[in-house]
Amino acid sequence: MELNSKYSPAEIEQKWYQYWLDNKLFESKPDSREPYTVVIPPPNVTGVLHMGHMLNNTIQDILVRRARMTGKNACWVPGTDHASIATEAKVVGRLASQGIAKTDLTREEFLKHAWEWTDEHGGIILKQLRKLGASCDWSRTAFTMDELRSESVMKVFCDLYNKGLIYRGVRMVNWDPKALTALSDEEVIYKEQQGKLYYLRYMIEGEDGYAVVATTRPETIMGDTAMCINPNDPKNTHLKGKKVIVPLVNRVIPVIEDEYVDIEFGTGCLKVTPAHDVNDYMLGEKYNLPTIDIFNDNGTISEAAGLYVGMDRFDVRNQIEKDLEAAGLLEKVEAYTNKVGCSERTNVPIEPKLSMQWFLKMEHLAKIALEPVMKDDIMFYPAKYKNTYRHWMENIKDWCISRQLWWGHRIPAYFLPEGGFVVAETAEKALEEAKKKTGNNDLRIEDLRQDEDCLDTWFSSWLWPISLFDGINNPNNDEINYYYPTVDLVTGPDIIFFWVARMIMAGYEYKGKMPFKNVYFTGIVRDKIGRKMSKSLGNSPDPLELIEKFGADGVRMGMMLAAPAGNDILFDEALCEQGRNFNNKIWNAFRLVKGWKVDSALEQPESARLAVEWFDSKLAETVAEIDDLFKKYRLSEALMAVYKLFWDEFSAWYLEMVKPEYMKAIDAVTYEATVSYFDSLLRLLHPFMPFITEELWQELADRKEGESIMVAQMPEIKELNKELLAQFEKTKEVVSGIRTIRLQKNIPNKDALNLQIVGAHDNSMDALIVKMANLSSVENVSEKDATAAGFLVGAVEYAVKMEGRINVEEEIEKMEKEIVYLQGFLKGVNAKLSNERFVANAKPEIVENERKKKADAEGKIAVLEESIAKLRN
RNA sequence: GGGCGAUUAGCUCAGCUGGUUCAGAGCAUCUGCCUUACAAGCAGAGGGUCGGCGGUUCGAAUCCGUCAUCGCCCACCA
Repeated sequence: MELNSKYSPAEIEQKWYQYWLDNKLFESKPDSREPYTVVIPPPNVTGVLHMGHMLNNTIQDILVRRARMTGKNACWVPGTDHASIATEAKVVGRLASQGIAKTDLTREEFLKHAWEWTDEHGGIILKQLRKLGASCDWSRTAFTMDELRSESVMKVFCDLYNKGLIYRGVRMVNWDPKALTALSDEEVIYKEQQGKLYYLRYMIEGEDGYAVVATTRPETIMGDTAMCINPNDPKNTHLKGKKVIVPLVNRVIPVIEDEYVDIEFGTGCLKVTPAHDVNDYMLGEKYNLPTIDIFNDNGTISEAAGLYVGMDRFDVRNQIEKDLEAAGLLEKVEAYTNKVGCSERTNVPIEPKLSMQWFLKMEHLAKIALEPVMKDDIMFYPAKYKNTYRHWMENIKDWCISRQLWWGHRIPAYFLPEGGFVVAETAEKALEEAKKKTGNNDLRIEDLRQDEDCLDTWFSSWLWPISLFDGINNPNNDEINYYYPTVDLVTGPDIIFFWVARMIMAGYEYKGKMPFKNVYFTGIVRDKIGRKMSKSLGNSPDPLELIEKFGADGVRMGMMLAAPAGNDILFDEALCEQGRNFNNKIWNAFRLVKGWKVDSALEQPESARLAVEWFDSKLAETVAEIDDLFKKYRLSEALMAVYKLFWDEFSAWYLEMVKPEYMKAIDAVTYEATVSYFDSLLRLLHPFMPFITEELWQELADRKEGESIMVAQMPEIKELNKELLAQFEKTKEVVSGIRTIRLQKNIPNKDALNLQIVGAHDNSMDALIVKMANLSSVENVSEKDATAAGFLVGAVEYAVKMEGRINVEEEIEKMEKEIVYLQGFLKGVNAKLSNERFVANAKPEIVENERKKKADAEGKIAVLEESIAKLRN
């Protein structure tokens, strides 16, 4: 093994990842152990690794690796999502760059291109995850559009249809005029937009007057089929029962009355365009108004509008403003900020549009999925997302599951030549159904026309925890029975409705059980000044470059240091640097230990014996602490606990205490203990930093081929000596006190000092003080030397003989300062104790404690005063 | 417009059911050190009216009210 003082991760990471693969250490099969299953949130098949993935997958890997080391049969299943709309958009874009329009292609031709693209770029992201150290069972890699998953989707669709939960109908949906597809409500994000509020004049039929309507969308007037006022609006009583004329269009429409209209807004007159606004649609239904669909699917004006045919909706808005102005029908225009719903994917404003779509009824599903979360059968970390979840579940609307796209699972509905349709998993089965339904046995597959639409991507991902183990097609197979329910789900709160909630629904509907026991919501990765990472800002580091620069372990640690559950993480490269430094620390500690010569003839020194005894308890204490933190999913705190254990306790204290003098050998007992501690520390660290820990663990002892820290067991929780730990903390304070004096008095570390101890001091750890503070002697005295430099630990005074180096005045000043502080402290304590109500009401132990503090402080002051008096002599 | 959450050291955050784990951690800063594992290091030090104001209490970072600022989610005000 190389003994460079710097740790270089590159080859090491490569080597061990291959070793883990070669030895099939990531792979899982059902056995008698308790299963621990995690399914990856499938990234888009053509996606590229970004910082969000890094965080999310680091967390999953930590959980999985720890589970593997605590006796569980850990199975982390990877895979990718076909991401219907996003991938289709990419393919369309690529074709466009080659001068091919989607409309030039048949469905089959287009899909061929899409598959080519998928095969080319698909799974790159999974390869990238290997660089991070992800311990996924790659033999199980799945894809939402592979055969098994597709069959599952078909089966579920048919089942829900047969249960009457899926229906087809004309509804107002969110239409994306760029992607040319309907979207679910969840795919629409509302954005504030600077716009204008136009006040339009609608002439009253048969009169000279006019009514004014305020609208943000003047281009929709061609679709107006009524004007609506509030019956209780005194301003507009003169409009009751009248008819008005739509500007420019010159169509006569009735004035209707409904309390829906807000009297305060604008003039209290509302134009009603049932085809292009959800509320207007509702009014249209109520009052039986005609609908005029003035838009084509791509957002241009349709023939039905009569005017501006073929123009884009936003161009029309500008044009119509001018035309209205010219016609004297534009009263005024105000600046106005409103919320505009935009497509999450294409970012263009969506158009509410009436169209024939497939829907899934949600009432039943929401009902079965709400309670388990509210009752904590499924735990959310952090719990605050329970509220969000409940609110959504209680206000849920039917899910529009059809998309006018080609890349995805095609809806298994088949239309019959004579009208109507059948739903079946395959065309063959559909034919059977069709024959049954029509009684026509001459029907052929070619006579059936399959629905052109495909399903929302989430209609396949919601089955993920089940379909990965083929639990839909084979509901009782060994795998699903063993691995389901999964244990932890790690994902972002942004997809709580898209994915988490729907998986819970599917889990209960299809397995009668929760899909996972815990959901760990990560935050959003932001840059260090809190901005979202984005390509346009250029503030998103390339994860692979980071790994190259700091090592995978360093980056993993950098991510985790900043990532409490649910909080956004402000990512700073400096954190990876800290991670890298820690790697180096571990590396060098290892160099030290492995560099020791062991002499079994040597007797164990007292200081080493004490150090070993102490660290035994210290380690036990931290093991318990880490265990507790993992139970609470406080991973960054768990990491910090190991970090401090290794750096502060093990390296700065333990190793220094057992370290033999230069060029001297170490005794075998201490050496064995140290190696064993190192081993424990590596195991504790392994889930966080898999590579360096494997490298050192392999070097620490003779390992057989195939052995790995990955499958070693975590140190177990055991008894510890609390008294010893407390006593050692005092010892540290004494050592630290002596070091401070050295620094203040400029005494070189090489000069051995004499320590005097005044008062009741337990001498059992003196050997450690001698070693760590470089003392020549320790003496218990009843009175310290007048010229010694003192300090207090508890009520015990310690003093370092100065041999003439002391400055009496400085020393007195220091002690006087201390007295002033103590007196202030005492004042507070006395105030409490002389307060009768405090003494009467506070718990007895609290009062007792105050008395003790008082006695302590008084004792200290007495000691200091005495010392000052002596110095003055 | 409704709901949720936050505000503690320069930065990122811990502080459970009010009182020695109560003002903490890591990083950063400052001061010494190239001490024979590590300068990507060692030793030491400084740093906070716990967002503001009220209240409850013998006692509040912690409980209640209110205001302010920030964030997130939901919502059909054209």
